[in-house]
Amino acid sequence: MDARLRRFLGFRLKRVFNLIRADLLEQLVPLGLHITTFSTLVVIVDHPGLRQSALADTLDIKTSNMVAIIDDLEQRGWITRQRVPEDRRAFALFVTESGQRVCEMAVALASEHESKLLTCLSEQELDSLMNMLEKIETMSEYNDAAE
Amino acid sequence: MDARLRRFLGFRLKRVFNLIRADLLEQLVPLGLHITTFSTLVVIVDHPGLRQSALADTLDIKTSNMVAIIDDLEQRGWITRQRVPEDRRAFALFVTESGQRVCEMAVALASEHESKLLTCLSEQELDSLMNMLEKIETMSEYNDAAE
DNA sequence: TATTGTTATACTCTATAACTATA
DNA sequence: TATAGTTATAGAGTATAACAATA
Repeated sequence: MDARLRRFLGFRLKRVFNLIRADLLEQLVPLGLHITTFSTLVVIVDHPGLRQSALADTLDIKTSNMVAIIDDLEQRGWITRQRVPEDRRAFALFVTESGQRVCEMAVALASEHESKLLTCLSEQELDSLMNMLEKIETMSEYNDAAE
Repeated sequence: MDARLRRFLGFRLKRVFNLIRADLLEQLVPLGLHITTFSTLVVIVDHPGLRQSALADTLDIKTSNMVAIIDDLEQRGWITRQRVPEDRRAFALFVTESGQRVCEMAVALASEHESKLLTCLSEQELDSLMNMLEKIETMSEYNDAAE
């Protein structure tokens, strides 16, 4: 990469993200998942009963874009939408048995795949990398809220 | 974000990358640039005479997708395509005076913008972050080549 | 035969506005 | 009037296949 461009964190992130994304997709597509459906499925498994709007917030995806992702997972029989009695506008989301199975398989594949990509970093370095990224994200959210 | 998803580097990268991308775009669009045209312009400024194929390699963009980006920059009068005498299939790319000016403005804006986002990290932490990302990228390239 | 640039095309992800049904 | 979900749509970015001109 160009020396000047390389000084921008954004461009390094982009390249590493694209690497990880392409590799991850190779693992997920045979299971019938994409990046968005995978991450959505994981969150539903970990938070049964979550509503679409809360899910969209968690994943930083617009609710309008969430619909097709939920549709996809529902049509594959991996999750169900259930009307919330106290608020009939909302849907609560639940994973099915097969959805649970696919999710665990996908998580295992994704973990394995990421580990391989990250063997060049020590446990400590990886921790530090994760923490720095979280710091940036948190600070940015704080700044956005202050605007 | 979900606790389990948060353990994946890919998803943290995605979120931070999206943050940086959205902020950077805000700076670039008023200048008539996007992420791809910006990075392309910087590389052409830093490597005058570079050919499209080499540029695509440098930026990790397919040559087929490179065409529209080059077209855009050329139509705005910021770069020129010049046939290479020794290989009449190829185009060498050069920046114009106005292209140079826009580039420097954009780089200044982008640097300033990234610095603001990264005030939460020390100089040393940022170095370490950059190095780790480069490590991952380099190792992955090595692995790809070995396949 | 292989490579450079090009066209055409398709799919993922993201973003916005307007709608419906409920609250 | 506000909110949850939806539809429609548009624009970036990425990916592959096929082609013309040139090597």
